[in-house]
Amino acid sequence: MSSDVTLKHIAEELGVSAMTVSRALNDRPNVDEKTKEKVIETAKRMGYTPNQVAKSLVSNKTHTIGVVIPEITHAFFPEVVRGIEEVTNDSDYQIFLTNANEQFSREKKAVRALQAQRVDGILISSSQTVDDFSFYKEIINSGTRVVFFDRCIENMGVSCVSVNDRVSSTEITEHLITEHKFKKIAYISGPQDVSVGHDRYMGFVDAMEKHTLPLKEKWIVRGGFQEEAGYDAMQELLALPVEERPEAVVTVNDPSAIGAIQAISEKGLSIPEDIAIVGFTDDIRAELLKVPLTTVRQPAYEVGRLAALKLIQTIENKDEPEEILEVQTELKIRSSCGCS
Amino acid sequence: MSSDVTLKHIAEELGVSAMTVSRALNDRPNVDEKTKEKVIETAKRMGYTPNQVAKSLVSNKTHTIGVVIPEITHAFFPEVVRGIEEVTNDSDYQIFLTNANEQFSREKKAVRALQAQRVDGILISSSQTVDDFSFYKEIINSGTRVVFFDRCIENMGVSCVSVNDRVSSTEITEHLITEHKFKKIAYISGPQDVSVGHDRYMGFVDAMEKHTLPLKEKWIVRGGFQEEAGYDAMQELLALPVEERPEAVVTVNDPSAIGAIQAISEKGLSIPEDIAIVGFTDDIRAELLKVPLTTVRQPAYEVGRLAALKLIQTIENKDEPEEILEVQTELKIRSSCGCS
DNA sequence: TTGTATGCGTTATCAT
DNA sequence: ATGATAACGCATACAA
Repeated sequence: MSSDVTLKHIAEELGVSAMTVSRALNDRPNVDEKTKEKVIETAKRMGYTPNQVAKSLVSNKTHTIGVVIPEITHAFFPEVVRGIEEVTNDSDYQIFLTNANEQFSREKKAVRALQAQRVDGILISSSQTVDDFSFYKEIINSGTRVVFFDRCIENMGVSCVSVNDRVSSTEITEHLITEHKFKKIAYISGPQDVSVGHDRYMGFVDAMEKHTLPLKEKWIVRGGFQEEAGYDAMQELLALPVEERPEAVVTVNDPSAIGAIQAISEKGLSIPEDIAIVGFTDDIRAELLKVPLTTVRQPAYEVGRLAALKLIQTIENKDEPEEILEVQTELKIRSSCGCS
Repeated sequence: MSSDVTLKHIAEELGVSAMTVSRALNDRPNVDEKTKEKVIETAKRMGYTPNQVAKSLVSNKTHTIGVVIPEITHAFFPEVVRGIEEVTNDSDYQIFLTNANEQFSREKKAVRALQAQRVDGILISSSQTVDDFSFYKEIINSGTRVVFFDRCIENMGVSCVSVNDRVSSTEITEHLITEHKFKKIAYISGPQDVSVGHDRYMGFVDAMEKHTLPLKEKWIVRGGFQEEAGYDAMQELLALPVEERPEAVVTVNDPSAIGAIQAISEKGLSIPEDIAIVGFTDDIRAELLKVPLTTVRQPAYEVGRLAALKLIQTIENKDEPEEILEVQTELKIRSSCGCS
């Protein structure tokens, strides 16, 4: 109940029909210039705000996009949202933002709500960690336009914008191998059912296999995307007998690396002398750490921009083709890997 | 065009009226148990999703609230949004998030769009930097429910949740005066027309006057909320003749302080020996800086939670009273002030 | 150029 | 318990 003024009210005020008012305000042809002026003036005077809800009901279009992110405090996602906004702002879409907090149940609830709101499309970075695609199959089958970003769910017949995670992960691992001659390298992983979790892990494996280095089971620790997970995973590695300890650790992302660093420090060990470590994300904090973190910079803003563009095209273009877009990362070499 | 199934379709399928279907699905009385079961089963089978747009049109309620923030990359706001979401998630409101990027023109555009979407209310942290309140007067007069947070616009007859900026600013300044015996203290300010900018500056002035210390004009530098502004402002201070240089600097927020620190480092000076500095916000980076930053912790999550609660009460309660809520901050003493 | 009728999907109201 | 009708605010299609 913001503005109770409707087309009808303006029409009555001026003794014309609602249609004339509608035409005048929407700049449609076949309206007398004088009438038009009067209408516009009166609308302004009466404080008229068009009712988008009613418009949507008629046009079956809400000019609205839903955005579902798994984590709002992780700096990557706000930056993606900025990229999305650059696009939506120019093309007059409003965004519904929902944060799933890494919980698939909340994600599902959010998507349902967005469907009920009849958003024109949804941008999703999924928190899903199980191999059951029925939920998104159903959503997509129902005709909802979807574009995934960063954490993609594949083979759903919809577009996706992500970072070349696997290759980047290989590159940063190879840096440890070729530049620093490390052989005993551990990996702190994210959930394997989230695409970035899987891809980054596979990139690590690629590098290790290429250089025929051992992939010891005890050096592959299941962690997660957040600091605590990295901390806990590192504790596990540090609990190994000293001679079995890895020389270097590759982590699934920077928050995880930061948690691991905390564990290393608490143990009284130093980086990179005792254990080298690298991250993934280029978190805002990476450069400021006591030992600046070597990591992979992800162009978050660009991911958001591309995903939004693709979604809007998908919305406005009947048969916009499915596309898998990858944006390129950049290795950020700092000191935590052993470089100076 | 997500789900084309309507009440009518289900009704036809079952040979009943749309009303019966509506009643059944909404758990209303006066529906035969058997019919109800059938309806629910059929709705599920056909993939029915209620059309919230149509519901909104008839009920004049969208179950939607708009959130307008000035800056999404500044960590404070995502944390506020998390607090807001905790509340909206429980009470089944969806949020429309818009980021004004510190531009009042974008903020106005966003508010207009939210009004057109007929959101039930709006949470705003304003980017406005001019003393012209006509915009919000009009918005509020039109009946739109508004609650301001963090950056409040006062005397508009609406509720506001903020941090006790002025007192906190006095406290951190007094820490420099009483604990460290600084007398030559400079201030890098934010825009004076934004409430937090003004209040924090006034808190600084309060402390200086209380201890009868000089408020030299050249030591009050107009900066801004972002790093570059802090950097530029510090450059100005560093350009002063050495004997006129301040011993300590109070800044309007952490990003600003971080920019200033950069300028100090580039000049080859050290913190806190040559110049002590304090911030405001407790940015995620504050603790990780080479010289950890003394600052004021703002309970962002709590600000969001309270603001959302108040707005929802305002929406659902005809005459919910206007309220000015302040949440308490906490001094975070680290090393940049001279403490060890 | 302007107006009337109709429908978007849902629910309130008043029948039956 | 169920149904018919009207209404929410707007725009399309057609008529005047």
